[in-house]
Amino acid sequence: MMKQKMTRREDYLKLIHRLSARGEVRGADLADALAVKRPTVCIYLKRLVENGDIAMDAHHCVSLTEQGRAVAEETLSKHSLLMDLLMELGVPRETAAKDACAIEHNISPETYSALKQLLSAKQAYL
Amino acid sequence: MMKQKMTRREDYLKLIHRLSARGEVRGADLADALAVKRPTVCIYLKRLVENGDIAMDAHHCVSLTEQGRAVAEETLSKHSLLMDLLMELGVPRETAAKDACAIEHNISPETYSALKQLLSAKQAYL
DNA sequence: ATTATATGTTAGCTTATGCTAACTTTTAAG
DNA sequence: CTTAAAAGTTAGCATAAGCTAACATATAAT
Repeated sequence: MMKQKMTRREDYLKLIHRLSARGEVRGADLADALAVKRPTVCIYLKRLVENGDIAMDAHHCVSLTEQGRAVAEETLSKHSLLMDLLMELGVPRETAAKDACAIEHNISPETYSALKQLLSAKQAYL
Repeated sequence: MMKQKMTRREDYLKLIHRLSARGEVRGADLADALAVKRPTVCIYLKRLVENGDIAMDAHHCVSLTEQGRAVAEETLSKHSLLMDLLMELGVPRETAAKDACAIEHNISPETYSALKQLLSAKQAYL
C-alpha cells in the first residue's frame, strides 16, 4: 500500500490527532488549520482513507486508524523534541515552531535519538 | 523575480558550486549527481538562467552568478554546520549527510545561529 | 572527414498538491 | 416544514518536478 508519495500525510495525521482530543474532526476544521481550501482537503482525505490512515463515519467525522495514530504520534514526538530543543537553545517559540514543522518529516531515527540525548543533557543543567 | 516556487533551487546551486571547483560543469554531470534525467536538468537550468542564478556559455558550461553563488554558499554553510553537529552528536556520516540535505533548506537564521553556538560549545570540550 | 559516442533539447505524458466555480447535501433556524 | 447557512463534493484548471522517446548537436576516434 501507498505506492504514491504523500508529502503532506504527516501534516494531516498530526493535525487530526491534535484536533481529535477536542472533539469531532471535520474537513472544514482541517482546511482552516492547514490553510488550504475545502476541496483540497476533501480529496486528500479520500487518499488517507484508501491508505488506511483514517476512517470517516456517516457524518463525515474523521478518526485515525491504528496505523494513522502511530504515524501521527511519531511525528508529534519529533515535533515536540525539535521545539523543545530549539527553544532550549534560545530560538523564539514562533520560529522554533515553524522550523520544527519543516524539519520533523526529515529526521532519521539516529538523529532523533541523538537530539533527544542532547536535550536531556541540556535540561540536566537546570 | 522568482514568483514561482523552486524547491530544488538550492540543490542545483550547491552542486554547481561544488563541481565548479573541479572544472567545467555540464548538464550531464548535474543529472548524474542529482539522480535525475538530462531533460529534467535541461529544463531546470533554463529556469535558473531566467532567475539570474546561473549563466551558460556557448559550450553549455554552467557558472554561478553573484546571486547564485551567494545562495549556494549560504546553503553550503548550513549543510556543513548540520553535518558537523550531527556527527559531533554521534550520527553516522552517511545518515548525517542525508539528514543535513533534507533539513538545510528549512532552517531560519535564528536556528542557524543557535546551532552554530551549540557546535562551538560542544567542540570546546575537545 | 566520417562515423560513433556523448550531450543537449523538444514534445508529450505523469503525479502531487493546490485553486475556483458550481453543485449537492447536511445542519440549523425560523 | 421550509428556508438559510455550513459542509462536502465534482469538474476543470494550474504549477512544480519528474519521466520516456525521439531528435539535434557537439566531441572524440578511427
